[in-house]
Amino acid sequence: MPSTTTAPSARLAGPARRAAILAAATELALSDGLAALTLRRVGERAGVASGLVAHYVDGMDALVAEVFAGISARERSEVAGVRGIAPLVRTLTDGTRDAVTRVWVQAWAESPAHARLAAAVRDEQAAWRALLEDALREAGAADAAPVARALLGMIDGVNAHALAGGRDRADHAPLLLRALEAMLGMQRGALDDSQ
Amino acid sequence: MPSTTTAPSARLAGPARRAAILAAATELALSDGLAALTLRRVGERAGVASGLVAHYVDGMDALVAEVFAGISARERSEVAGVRGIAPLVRTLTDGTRDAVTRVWVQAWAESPAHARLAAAVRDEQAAWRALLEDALREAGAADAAPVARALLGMIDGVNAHALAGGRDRADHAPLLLRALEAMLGMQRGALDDSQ
DNA sequence: GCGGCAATTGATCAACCGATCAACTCAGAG
DNA sequence: CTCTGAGTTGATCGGTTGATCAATTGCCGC
Repeated sequence: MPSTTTAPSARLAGPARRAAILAAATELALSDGLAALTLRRVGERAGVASGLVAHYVDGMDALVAEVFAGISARERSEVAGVRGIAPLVRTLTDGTRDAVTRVWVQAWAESPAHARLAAAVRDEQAAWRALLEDALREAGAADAAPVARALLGMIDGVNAHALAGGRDRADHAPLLLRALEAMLGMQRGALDDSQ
Repeated sequence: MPSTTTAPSARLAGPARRAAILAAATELALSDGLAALTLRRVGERAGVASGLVAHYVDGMDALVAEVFAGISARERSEVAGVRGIAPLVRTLTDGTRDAVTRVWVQAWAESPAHARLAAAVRDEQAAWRALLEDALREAGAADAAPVARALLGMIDGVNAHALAGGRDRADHAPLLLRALEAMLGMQRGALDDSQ
């Protein structure tokens, strides 16, 4: 079996190789962080010379932005099947997506220095806000836009804190749902579908 | 007048020089980010050779952790004078502390790779949680601990999103206060002291 | 005034970074 | 079967980083 590096891959057609490199970079970002995306380490992970990575990418900044956007978009599509705002909040705070949260936090941190990454962050943030906004409207919320914005920040913040907090990962979903009811002007328990 | 670098400082006693270097590093972190803390750039800012910075510090990781802890502790003491949970929430989300938020986000991002920084982040998070917990208890909240934890995450998350969002910085304080009332089981408007 | 010692310098090292490019290799068209 | 062009390599360059340390400087006690 190969170690961490993929088996010495055969020659691939251009687009296929590019896809393989992107996949390797995505794995690497999820396991070792966005900062681990260097020409040499991505090449090693993909079983390819560093020069080939550079050949298929318009600079490392562009690769980082593309990898981030891909990770966020994939998570968005994974979550698109969840019906109802309450299950959505529960899913997004159940602690099974720490690797993705880490990537988000690193993207925020590097945004001031990397314009392309910053643009990708803005786009993905807007897409997530739209996703939450739709779910809120379906739940009968008026004026869903500002609440969606606040809710998204809350979810990400609570996840980021849990990431750094270590052992004591608390279950924030019930508190978040009560908070959400209040922000929407709903009765307490209106979003509680747990029983 | 000196440019960005401090005037060619005279010879200082050990502890004084160390303090000066720490101050320069703190300025640098707030203006250019934690990642800007290199031996050479800190030295330049302090008007001192890079070797001297290394001489007064137990490795750059330790300096980064110390600078972060200092920035967070200073902000905590600045805010300690604010009485009441509602003014506290408003103060922490008024957008005047973006530089500090940036440092927090960068600390989260680098924590997985830097043990000392990670420990400092945990400590500061605990201190902030305790601060909020006290304020909540004063406002008559029972079971303040989990709510303090969630509220802290919400504040940081909302601030981080505002940081990345660019132009459209929203005023989240009213929504946060309504959410907080609900999490505490209080009546709507119970925390509204705006008039 | 003068020695001694702490403060300070800045060159140096190895490691890593992104980017470049001449040279090599192989699959598939003719 | 050959030959062309796309895929691929890996050495190389200039730059930045943290760390080290011999050499220098200047203050302070005597």
